[in-house]
Amino acid sequence: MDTRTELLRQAEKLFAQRGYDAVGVQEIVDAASVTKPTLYHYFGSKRGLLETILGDEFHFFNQLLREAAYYQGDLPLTLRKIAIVFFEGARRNPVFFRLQLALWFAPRASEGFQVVEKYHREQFDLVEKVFTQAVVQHGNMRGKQRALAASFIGTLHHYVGLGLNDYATLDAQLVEQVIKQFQHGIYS
Amino acid sequence: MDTRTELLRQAEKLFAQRGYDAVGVQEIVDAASVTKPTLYHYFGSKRGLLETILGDEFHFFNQLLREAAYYQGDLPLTLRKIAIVFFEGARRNPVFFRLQLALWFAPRASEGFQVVEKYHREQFDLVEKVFTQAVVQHGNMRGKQRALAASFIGTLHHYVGLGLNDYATLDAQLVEQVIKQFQHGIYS
DNA sequence: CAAATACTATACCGATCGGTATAATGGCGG
DNA sequence: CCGCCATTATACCGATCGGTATAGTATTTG
Repeated sequence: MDTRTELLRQAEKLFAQRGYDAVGVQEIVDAASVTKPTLYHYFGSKRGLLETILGDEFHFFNQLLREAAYYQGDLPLTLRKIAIVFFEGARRNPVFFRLQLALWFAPRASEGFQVVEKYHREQFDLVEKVFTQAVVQHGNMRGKQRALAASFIGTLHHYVGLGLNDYATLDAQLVEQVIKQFQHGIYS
Repeated sequence: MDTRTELLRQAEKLFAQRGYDAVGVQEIVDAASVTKPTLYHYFGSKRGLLETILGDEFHFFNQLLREAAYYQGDLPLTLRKIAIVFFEGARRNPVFFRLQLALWFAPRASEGFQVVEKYHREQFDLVEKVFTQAVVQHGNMRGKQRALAASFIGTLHHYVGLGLNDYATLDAQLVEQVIKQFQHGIYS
C-alpha cells in the first residue's frame, strides 16, 4: 500500500467518523503511519486532502449517475435507475456516503460544504435535465423541474441516511416504494 | 439585553453559520461583547453552551410537537398537525433549524450529534407512538412503526432543508403534498 | 557514474484552541 | 456600613492547531 492512498483512506475514515473540523492533521498522519511533510507533499493542505478525497469519490459515483440519468423516454425507469445507483453506492461505500451527507448538511459557510457543493450541483443538474426532457410526455411538470429534482435527490438522501443507520434496508423493494411514492407526488 | 442571553444568541448564530467545531470560544465572546470568564461562569464549557442552546430550543419545539402528536383516532390529521409544527418552526426560527439539521447529520461520534441525539429521540418516540396507536385502524402498519416514524420525520427534515435553501416553500400546500405522498407510501 | 527528482523524517513556527487563577466591581440583605 | 455573592475583566495556562524549513535517503534519468 503506497503512503498516498493510505493517507486518503485513513483521512476519509476519520472525517466520516468524527467530522472534518474535529480531526487534526497530526491524527491523520499517525493513523497512516507517516509524518506531516508527507501529507503536505501530496496534498498541499488539509483542505487539499479533503478535495482529493471527494474529487476521487465523486468522479466515480457521478459517472455512474450520469449513465443512469441518460433519459430515453421512460421517466419511471430512469428514476428507478438513479435510485439504484444511490442505494448501491451507499451500500458499497458507506464511509464515503456518511462523509458526503454530513458535509452536505453542514453550514453553507463551512469548508466542507463548499467542497462538496459543486459535486452535488453536478448531480442536481443531471437529475434536473431528466425532468426537463420528460416534460414532453409529462406536461404537468413544466416549470417544476428544479423543485422536482431537489425533492427527488433529497428523498434519496433521506433514505440513504436511514439505511446507513439501520432504519431501512436499501434494497430493490425500497427502490420501488420510493419511485411509486414520488410518482404519486408528481401526478397529483 | 443581559449578557447570558446575548451569548446564547450569538453562539447559536455562529454555530449555525459556520459549524460548532469551526467557531472558537473567543469569537463567541467577542460577538457578544464580553470576555471568556463570563461565558464559563454561565455555561461551564463550550459544550455546556451548546447544550443550553439546544436544550432551550428543543424544550420549546418538542412541547409543540407533543401537542400536535396527541392522537385522537385520525392519522392523516395528526400527521398534518405534525408537519405544520415542523414547517412553521423552520420558518419562525431558521437559525435553530439549520443548526439542528447540521448536527443531526454530523458524524455519530461528534460532540454536536451526541448533544442533539436525545432530543431527536424524543421526537422519534412521539411520532412512533402515533403510528403504534394508529395500528388499531391501520393494521397493515403493524410492526412497521419504527420504520414509518423514521421515514416520516426524515421526510419532514428533507423538506425543511429544501425550504431553508429556497428549493421549496414551507406552506400549507406543501403540507398537503407531503401528507398525501406519505399516505400513498403507507397504503401500498 | 553524476545529477536531478521524488519522497519522507526531525524539529520547529506563530496562532489559536478550550479553559482558568486572580482580582476588581457592583448590588443587595443584615 | 459591612460582608456576601454574583458577575465580569486582565492575564495567563498547556495543548493542539495547520503548516514549513531543512536535510536526508532513495530512485530514476542523462
